[in-house]
Amino acid sequence: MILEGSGVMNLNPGTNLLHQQPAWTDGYPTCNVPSGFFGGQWHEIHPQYWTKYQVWEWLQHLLDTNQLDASCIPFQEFDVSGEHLCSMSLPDVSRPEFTRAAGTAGQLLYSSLQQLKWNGQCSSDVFQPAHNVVVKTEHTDPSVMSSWKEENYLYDTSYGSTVDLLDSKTFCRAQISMATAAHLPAAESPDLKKERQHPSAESPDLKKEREQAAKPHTKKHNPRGTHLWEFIRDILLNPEKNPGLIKWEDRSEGVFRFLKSEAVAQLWGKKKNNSSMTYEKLSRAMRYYYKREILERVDGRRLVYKFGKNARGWREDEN
DNA sequence: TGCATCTTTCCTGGTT
DNA sequence: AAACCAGGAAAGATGC
Repeated sequence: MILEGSGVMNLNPGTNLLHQQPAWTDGYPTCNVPSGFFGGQWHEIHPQYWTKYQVWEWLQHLLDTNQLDASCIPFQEFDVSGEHLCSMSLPDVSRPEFTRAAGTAGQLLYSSLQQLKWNGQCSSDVFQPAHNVVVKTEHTDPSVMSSWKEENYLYDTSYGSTVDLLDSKTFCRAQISMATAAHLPAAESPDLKKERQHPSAESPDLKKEREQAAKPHTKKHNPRGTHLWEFIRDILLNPEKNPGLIKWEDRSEGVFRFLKSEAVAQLWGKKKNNSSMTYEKLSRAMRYYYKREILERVDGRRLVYKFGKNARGWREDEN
């Protein structure tokens, strides 16, 4: 996420991270616009009067404050003005259409928009995780509650329950879990599907992960949320999120190249709340992935890496 | 509390 | 010379 400060988009040209805007913001030229236009102010305006760009800012804000991957929101579905957005989200009339179009984060977007529409504005911390992380009260047995949380059975307030937005993967899984709870055919993650199809081919790491997952009340060790390689992968999979930072060299082989190495490092540092992150340090962490076969060496090419056999979720046919 | 994991930080030396 | 790469060593942060 290219944001500066708390949930405010970094639109200062001097910072060089957001020179490029998504293709679908073409209607909003980057020159000759009134001062403050790109500053957004979307939260001070009723959604009905948002421009396409302010709609986009709102989406970015939700991604950032809830620490979601951009993959949770199909941005192309939201190349619309605020007026159109509001018409998409009329309660009970267009809600199914809206949540379908909004993908895995549909309920979050819908709830946020409803609140904005009724309040007319929102403070910057509305929908921040702290407001959403609520202990589910139906389960009073701590062990049950623990397993509920660990298995990512998360609930959205708009369903009369609560949302625990741990990270984007969790959130996306929660949508699947909700589908399961509603007796819909649940989507199976590419990882699980692959492992089930080829159990003999699993690596020791994956075997460990599978064994961990099989334990009823244990949680995979993941000290700091999203791993670096997942962060990199998510940037690659969502170029509209971070245009021009990293690009695929060979999509089918998982080869990619850093275009703005320091910018990526700063972004990673921002995610980890570490302002002193540099590409030097980031690349050291990347090199540790060679041993674990999450990345493979690409000899002789600067700033080029390749996903290894233990990296998941980057292949086109996995998504 | 100790251990395991995943970085983060610092470093030296090599390559482009 | 600057940027990048490789990898050792140690420490920090976090979860179990």
